[in-house]
Amino acid sequence: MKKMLAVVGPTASGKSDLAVALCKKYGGEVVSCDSMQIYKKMNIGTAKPTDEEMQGVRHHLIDFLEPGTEYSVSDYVADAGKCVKELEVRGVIPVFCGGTGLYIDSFVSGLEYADFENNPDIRKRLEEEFAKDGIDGIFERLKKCDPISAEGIDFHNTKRVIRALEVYETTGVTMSEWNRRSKINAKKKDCLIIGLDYEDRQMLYDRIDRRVDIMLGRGLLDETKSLLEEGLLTSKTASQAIAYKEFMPYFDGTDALENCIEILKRNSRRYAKRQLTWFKRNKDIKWIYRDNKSFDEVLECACGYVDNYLSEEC
RNA sequence: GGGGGAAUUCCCGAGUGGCCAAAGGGGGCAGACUGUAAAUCUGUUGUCAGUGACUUCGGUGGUCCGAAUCCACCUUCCCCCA
Repeated sequence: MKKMLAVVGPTASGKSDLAVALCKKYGGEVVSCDSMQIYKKMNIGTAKPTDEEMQGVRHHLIDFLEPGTEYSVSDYVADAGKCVKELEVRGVIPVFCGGTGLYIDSFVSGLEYADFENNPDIRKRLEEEFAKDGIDGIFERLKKCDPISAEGIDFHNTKRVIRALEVYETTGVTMSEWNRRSKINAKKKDCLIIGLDYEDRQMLYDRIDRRVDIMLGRGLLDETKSLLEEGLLTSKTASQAIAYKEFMPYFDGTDALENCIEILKRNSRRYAKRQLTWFKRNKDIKWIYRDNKSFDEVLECACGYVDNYLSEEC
């Protein structure tokens, strides 16, 4: 199996620059694993790399969907698979880059997503039932038909409780069973994952704060405004992007701009923490703590890992 | 100069004699995660020791078996009159 590289880490840790540099050095192309940069028109707020930042390196799986379009991890695994095949044919090394841990892990671990269609009516019915009667009834039913899932999902985590029951009612097979099967069939891919982080959490948080200010300077408010005017932030996925929803109170006139900016920064920090929690679980990741390192030092460190990895037996 | 009010754990803020290491919120820290994942959810947040002990509620000194809560003085801040 062909080798692949990946650069992961929390938001604002400098993944994009490193991925581009690695592409240039090793003859690679970037395969994004970012659940928001897939969308067109969401540029500044998602920190989508600009032409200049891409430095002529081709980027895949960014900027290819209308913001209203639904997308999910199973779509991603399929798309990334196609993309990697294409690159391998051309002898190009795929360099994954992004902060959506579920996406990259699902692809690399080779999880097989079961081949069934979601039934939106069933989910809708369950959601209505929840809105009307609360979660108790739904949770009780889940306990009866799929005790293993019920055991592992917190009672208050309504989305996941509903999802688990939805899978059972849609397919007649429990979610725990689907998960078991997908694990059995999983074929782990050969990929070196480099993680970027800061030993000093405050340094990361300062970078996040600064980047929000930079986004504002680049016209984040105008971008938000036009997305709102075009009604593009009403869809499920796009509307949850951090960077746009925080300004809705400002445009509604219910909160001051400065407050919205503070909340945006805070939400970005919390997001970064969740990303770190996710990635830290993966013991295969080679971490580079940037702190006071220059970009060249980080790159050198990464190249050390890559050279070592590429020289290993396939 | 006179009158009134306030000072609480990282922040905001409740608590007005024992049930208070102190509600609630924020923030922080840690964690979970298989088709919404930039989502959703959980735990923890004085110190040390695992059913306990110890130090906290601006400061000092009192009252009381017992005080964040009552009294006195001090310090700082806010408001009103001058």
